[in-house]
Amino acid sequence: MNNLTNSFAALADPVRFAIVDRLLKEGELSAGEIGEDFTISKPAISQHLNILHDTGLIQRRKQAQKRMYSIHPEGLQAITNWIDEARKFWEASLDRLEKALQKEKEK
Amino acid sequence: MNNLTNSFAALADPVRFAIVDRLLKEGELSAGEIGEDFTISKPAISQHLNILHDTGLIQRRKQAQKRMYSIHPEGLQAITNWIDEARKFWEASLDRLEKALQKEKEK
DNA sequence: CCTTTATTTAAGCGTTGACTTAAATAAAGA
DNA sequence: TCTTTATTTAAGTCAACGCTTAAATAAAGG
Repeated sequence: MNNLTNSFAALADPVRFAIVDRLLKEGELSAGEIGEDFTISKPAISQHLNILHDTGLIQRRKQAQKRMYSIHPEGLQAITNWIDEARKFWEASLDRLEKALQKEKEK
Repeated sequence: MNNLTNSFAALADPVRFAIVDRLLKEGELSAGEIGEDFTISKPAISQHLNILHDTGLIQRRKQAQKRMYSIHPEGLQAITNWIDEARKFWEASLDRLEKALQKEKEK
């Protein structure tokens, strides 16, 4: 599995996606604050945070007893890069299709 | 699970990711041609193609006995939109960080 | 220090997911 | 229509995943 499919796998779980999405909007949050959004147990949240951290999508630091989590921008970069590449290809395809239809019209 | 996590789940498998990536670059291909890239069985490929189709990432049409597959651009749009949103947020965060560092320097 | 607060690690369980082989479907061609 | 070509559906297996509860770790506060 390459980095990219790892990132996709990390974001494929609705809990993990929601965590990333919230960190993106609210910045740094503690594990406890993150857990408040969900009905699942704290260990479950902790496991999800570990997966996101291992994948490189989030970073963490200690603050007293708390663990503060935030987005690790470089981790999202891989996805962004692929999406940008993908967009180029399909926009080019759509252009080709459009031109083909235009030629058809002109006949 | 929302559409987005579904799309991520579809791309979380290395075989499926490779299929999408190749269709993006080469356009329309038959199930047989797609299968040539992998050592797994044809039914396995067929199952992956079904998942990608159900998720809306690829489209298919019949041509004689063959099934031709290609990218379904709208399916990738959901991911693109989220990434664009994400990018806004973290670029804003990076800007804030940069300005904070700048202020520190000025002291 | 003993307790509280915050979070993680460990162990175990049920479900889902990717794969296989065998059989089925469908269109084309001799 | 019988055979070949292309692909899918069905059924079953095994590993990985997400969850739980119980126990462990770690820092702060009385």
